[in-house]
Amino acid sequence: MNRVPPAAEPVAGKPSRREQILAAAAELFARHGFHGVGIDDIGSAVGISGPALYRHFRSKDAMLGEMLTSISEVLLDGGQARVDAASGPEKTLGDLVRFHVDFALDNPALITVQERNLGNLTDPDRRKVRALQRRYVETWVEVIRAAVPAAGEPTARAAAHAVFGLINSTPHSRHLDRDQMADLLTGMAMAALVQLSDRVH
Amino acid sequence: MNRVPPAAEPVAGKPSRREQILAAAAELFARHGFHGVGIDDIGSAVGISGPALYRHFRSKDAMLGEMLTSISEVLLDGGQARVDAASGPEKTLGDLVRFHVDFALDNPALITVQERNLGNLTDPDRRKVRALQRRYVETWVEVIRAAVPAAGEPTARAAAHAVFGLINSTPHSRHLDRDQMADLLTGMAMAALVQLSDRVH
DNA sequence: CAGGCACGTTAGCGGGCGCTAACTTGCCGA
DNA sequence: TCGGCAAGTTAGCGCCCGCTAACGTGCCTG
Repeated sequence: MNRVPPAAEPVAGKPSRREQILAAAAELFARHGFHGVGIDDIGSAVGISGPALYRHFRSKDAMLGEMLTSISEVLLDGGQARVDAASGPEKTLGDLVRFHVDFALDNPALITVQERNLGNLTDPDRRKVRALQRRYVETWVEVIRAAVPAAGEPTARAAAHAVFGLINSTPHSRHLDRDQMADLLTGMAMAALVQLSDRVH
Repeated sequence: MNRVPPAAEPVAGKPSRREQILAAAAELFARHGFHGVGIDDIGSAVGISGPALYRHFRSKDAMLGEMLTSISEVLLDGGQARVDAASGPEKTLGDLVRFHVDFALDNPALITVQERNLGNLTDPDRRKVRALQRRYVETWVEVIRAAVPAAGEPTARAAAHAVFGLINSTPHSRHLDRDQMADLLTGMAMAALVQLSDRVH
């Protein structure tokens, strides 16, 4: 008795068909856009063909939904964890930046999909993802305002989005190796943020 | 004699059906993605219906092609103009940043389409657009290296892409008014760039 | 060892989409 | 005045795509 749950994640680290499919789909969605990828494309990317995917997902929309929801959760949880391990305003901001940089560098396809394909979600999925994203942004806004007290809230919010754009640009340029890229992006992001204190408002 | 050319731009400032269509299509492509927008959607956005568009464009692909080519040309020409009016390395970099910021703030839909839909171009169109983009990036790389001699070429290239990401994030956040946003983005971009001199390599 | 279930296959449906065809209308210049 | 052309209409073709149906197969368990 007590078998492994049929539709949940496996007990150990095995990639599990579902995750394998999601990874392949993410790559394809990132390259061609949601509507530019067919069911058969995703299937053959994991060695099975078309309709077999429906043994694992209810619909193509559900794949995108699960993909974006899980990204948003990972980001929010990781961000919260950095804040909870607080060690001083500026240090916390640095941790947050570094966390996002690492995630973007290690998951370029997911980052790209999240940036480009939010509009292709079903309404309920989009609501859920947007709620998670808003909480993540909120975390950033608070940390920025703690580290740069001169910044007003709208400024902090706009700055957070700008920094996301800076960091998330990484899938489009691969001229440095991973660690150099991480240092470069972190440095640029931090410089862009700390100078906020020099500006009026 | 000497009538206005039938398929070229009009003599004076009139928006000309073609440009009107391109603007509407850009908005739709930005919101739903190229494949998420139908011919009929574009048509009804300008008050005509579906197939009438083929009086103005050879195909849906041609609309996207013309859209992206013209953006790339505007950016390249504008960038070159700033460099030609050179007034010292750091000042030139500032002009370039400001130029791109202004363009992004005034054409959010175009920026979004260029970022997301390069992969939906036909092969010849994509080649042309990529060539133009590469020359634009090249302009940035040279200006960055002139203003920040410590930066190596791969670093300058990666930094240019990162700054594009930062500036192009503007369609996703509208919490400040236009001019405040322009100042914020310019300040963040410049701070991110000048600190390159602090890093080894 | 028999039954069930997870997982895969191929065939085919229904609908949407890009594009063409055929036709209409109003303006403009000789 | 009237022919021609730019610019729009509707009808419809052909294709592709998401998804379902019906069926096969091997493993795991009671």
